[in-house]
Amino acid sequence: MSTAPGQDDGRKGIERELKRGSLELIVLHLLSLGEAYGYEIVTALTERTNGGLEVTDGTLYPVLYRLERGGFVAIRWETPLRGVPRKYYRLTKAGHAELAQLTHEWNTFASAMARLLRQQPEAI
Amino acid sequence: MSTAPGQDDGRKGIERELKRGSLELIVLHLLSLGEAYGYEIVTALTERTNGGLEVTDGTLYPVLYRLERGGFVAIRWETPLRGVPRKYYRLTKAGHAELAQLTHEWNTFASAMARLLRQQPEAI
DNA sequence: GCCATATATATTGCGTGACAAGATATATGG
DNA sequence: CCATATATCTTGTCACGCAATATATATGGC
Repeated sequence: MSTAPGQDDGRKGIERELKRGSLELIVLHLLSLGEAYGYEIVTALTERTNGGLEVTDGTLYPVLYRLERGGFVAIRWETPLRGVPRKYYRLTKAGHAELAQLTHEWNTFASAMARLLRQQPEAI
Repeated sequence: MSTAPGQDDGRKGIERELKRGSLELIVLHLLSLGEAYGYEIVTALTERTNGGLEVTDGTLYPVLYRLERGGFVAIRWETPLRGVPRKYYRLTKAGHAELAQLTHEWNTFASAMARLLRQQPEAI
């Protein structure tokens, strides 16, 4: 399956590029709010950001895998009586530290951008 | 030559990824403040952002080339009596429009990120 | 005269990551 | 029995930041 097609109005936009580097931060942050499984995160992101930060499953699962390999999240399989098994993710201690670090780097970057974009040409 | 080595403390950081997609916006914005040549932009970025948004020449020149191909900037060669010829860039009308568009997309994205990161786990 | 350094542009090649597309499996409703 | 929703995973493509490298002009020191 593949969710979140976005509006196909032709224009691709730079959203794809802007997300680079920030997706890990986004996922770590969401997990800091509570344990969650992949499919849940995909839908949650679309809902919580009013479509402003959509992610497809084909994007998210590799992110989760990277986080798992990095030791930032721990997993737990849950097989409900009825339904498909779910893989729950939760932050490890290292994950919390990484979240703090990435948050800091994001804030630094966003501030630098804001400061730069604030500069206006002199209006004589 | 290759400028702006950054601090080589080992950590690569996610700065590289965060810059993706925003570099065109940065350059378009700088050019909206006035005509400039490549080398000037490289040094100006380091100074104006206190090293917060450094760019190497190996990164910038391809960006300028893309903007030129897209019709967002127009060029003018200037050969001073003494010194290496400089290639000056200035925004075209399409460039101003693109700048407005990218600025809007950046603000939307940054707002969505800020809104998301503001959410805190319930502190019972 | 010669070499290092600063100024200035340009190009090649590598690595990474977002994402479309496709595969697989379980349950439900028509 | 077939379409749809839920759920996970993998493969291949494309774009882009950047290190490395090349080239050219001027200046200052030895």
